Amino acid sequence: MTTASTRTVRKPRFDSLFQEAYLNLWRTYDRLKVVEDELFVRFDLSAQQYNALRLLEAAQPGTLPTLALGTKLISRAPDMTRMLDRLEERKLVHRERKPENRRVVEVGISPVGLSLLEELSGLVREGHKRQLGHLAARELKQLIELLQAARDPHEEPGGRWHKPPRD
Amino acid sequence: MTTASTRTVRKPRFDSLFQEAYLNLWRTYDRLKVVEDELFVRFDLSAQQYNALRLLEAAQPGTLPTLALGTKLISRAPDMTRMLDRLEERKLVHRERKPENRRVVEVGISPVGLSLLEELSGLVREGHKRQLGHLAARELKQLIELLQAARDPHEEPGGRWHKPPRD
DNA sequence: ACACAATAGTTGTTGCAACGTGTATCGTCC
DNA sequence: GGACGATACACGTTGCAACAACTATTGTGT
Repeated sequence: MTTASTRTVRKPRFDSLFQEAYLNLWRTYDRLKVVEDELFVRFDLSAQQYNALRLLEAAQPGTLPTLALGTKLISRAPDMTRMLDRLEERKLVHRERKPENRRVVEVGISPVGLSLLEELSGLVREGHKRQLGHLAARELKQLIELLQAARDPHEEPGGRWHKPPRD
Repeated sequence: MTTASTRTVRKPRFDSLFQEAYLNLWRTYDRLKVVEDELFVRFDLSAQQYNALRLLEAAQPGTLPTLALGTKLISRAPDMTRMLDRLEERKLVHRERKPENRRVVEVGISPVGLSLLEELSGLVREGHKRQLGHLAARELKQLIELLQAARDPHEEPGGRWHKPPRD
């Protein structure tokens, strides 16, 4: 990540502060993701599938249209259909088309899905603590604030991850 | 990402500050990654392949053993062989085994690879500016500091991404 | 009433990530 | 000198991400 240099420094060198920040973000996410993956692999689940189940849990007893669920996910999911295929195959979610608009597929969490989330609840909480438990509340809030500022120009206005204006 | 709630708030709700921080990290990385991918896709390159080329550029005219290159990468790469296969196929890198130890494969960047990096140089710099150019230097440094603190317990001691002790 | 645009989801396909196992080679110990 | 453990890389395989095109349905405009 550095241009050719005769200096024998062993720490990374960066082209710009912007690049340094982004590579730190990438590296940090990569390191912490490992902790999360270790947990979810035991349940044969990806972090994104877990995310989807949580969103459906929040919507119940209601359901969410496929597209709406997709926009609420933390990370991009260009193939919602297959993702939901796999969750439905395990009976974690149920899907149906309403007669009012047969283009739309409504997705809901199933009792099996709710049970799985119940089982995961404490473990996920512990996992996040293992990831970031060494930081103080003040540092965490600061980090959140800066991450929000960092990505705001890249969020949809009005989107759920868009920072609301401060009065 | 929230437990079942009758409150109709539209913003995400979190189980803990740790979870909130991690999900913000995930979301921010996901949003900024899109900007980077838009650039690299034009050169039929992944961010990780670009990272590898930069590391080899830094090492030249020397080379790096496959394993050493792997440990320097920003994100985990469990199959270095195939990743390097693809780079070698495009003549961006060259590989050789030394007679001293025929287990080890030394990897070096090729003139074609150097040309590609030259071509990408300004574009990558601009890309990072598009990602994070809206933040002030003070905010970027603060973000970097916090990201380092966040991941330090998850880094190898002595590793290149491990924060060196401050005196 | 019909044509066409827009919307929502599905499908075909390719490339690759990732895991686990296998192979070749070197280092150590007896 | 040979057995065995360790190291480095290669390979077989599966699952899935991602892109683009397709299909079905609804909404709009004339």
